[in-house]
Amino acid sequence: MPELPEVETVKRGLEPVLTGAKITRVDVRRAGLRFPFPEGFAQALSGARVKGLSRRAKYILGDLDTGFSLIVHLGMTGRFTTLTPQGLQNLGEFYFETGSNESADGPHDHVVFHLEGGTRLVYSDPRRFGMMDLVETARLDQHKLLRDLGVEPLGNALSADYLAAKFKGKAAPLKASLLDQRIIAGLGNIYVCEVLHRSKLSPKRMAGSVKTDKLEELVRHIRDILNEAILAGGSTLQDFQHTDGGQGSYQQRFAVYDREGEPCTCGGTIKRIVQSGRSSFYCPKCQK
DNA sequence: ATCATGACCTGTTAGC
DNA sequence: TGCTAACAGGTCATGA
Repeated sequence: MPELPEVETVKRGLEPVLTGAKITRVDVRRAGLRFPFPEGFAQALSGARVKGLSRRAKYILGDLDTGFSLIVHLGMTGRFTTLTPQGLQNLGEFYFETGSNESADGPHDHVVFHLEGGTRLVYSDPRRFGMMDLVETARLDQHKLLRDLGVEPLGNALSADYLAAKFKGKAAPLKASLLDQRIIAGLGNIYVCEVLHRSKLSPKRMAGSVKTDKLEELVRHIRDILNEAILAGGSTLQDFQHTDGGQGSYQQRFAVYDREGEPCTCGGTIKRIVQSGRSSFYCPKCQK
């Protein structure tokens, strides 16, 4: 699920549960996810209090009162569920059927955070592409996973001039360049497709060939689409049962993503191509 | 250096 | 209905 809007939604859902909360114990059900958990991971978290949460790109960061920070990436299928003593609670975008998963011992429930007061926070991740690590907060910026990240797409550092400098002389297609986390950190496959469509730019277009005034437009659409998606609670591409309330709904507004063969608003037909191993959806008629 | 591809895993879906 | 192949929001390590 998780591109920037989905990660932001999850972070916002976690905030009321975790801010100020004390972690009493952490159960780790396997050696790691994408990478092994660091040495002493569970012990280092036990007894820590969460001072606050933040997001960098698609990473959720937990600032702990021990001087360490928890880094979490949801990969493709990572999810958090809270189990309160009163029952299940939704976390922003994700809703779960009450009664399912209450034991937190499903085959994909890999990490359980026990909080003071009895609430449990369960991390599940079928594909295990997610990541968790602990790092001294003072050295957070130098962490391997974070140090090479580019600008936040919703921050002030993203501008047409910034992109012009990064794209100068670049032969790689726009699609791949916008997915490059070293340039802009947080965009993923869906939102890049959507942004390119609204900008009327072909995903195949060489990044270096886009003029600055067009880059202005591109930047505006990046911000607009991400903000719209965050407002919608992200996009939910799988059918969760019992969606009683607001699960992510931005998928209903996709102009091109996963719409191969359907008509574009311009009258053209949406096409799917593969670029760097991933699907690009676009309209050859209006995206040049 | 830049760029594209395969690898990592499991689950769901389309097609025969 | 059942099997198989293709595909999926992620990033990283590789080899050209």
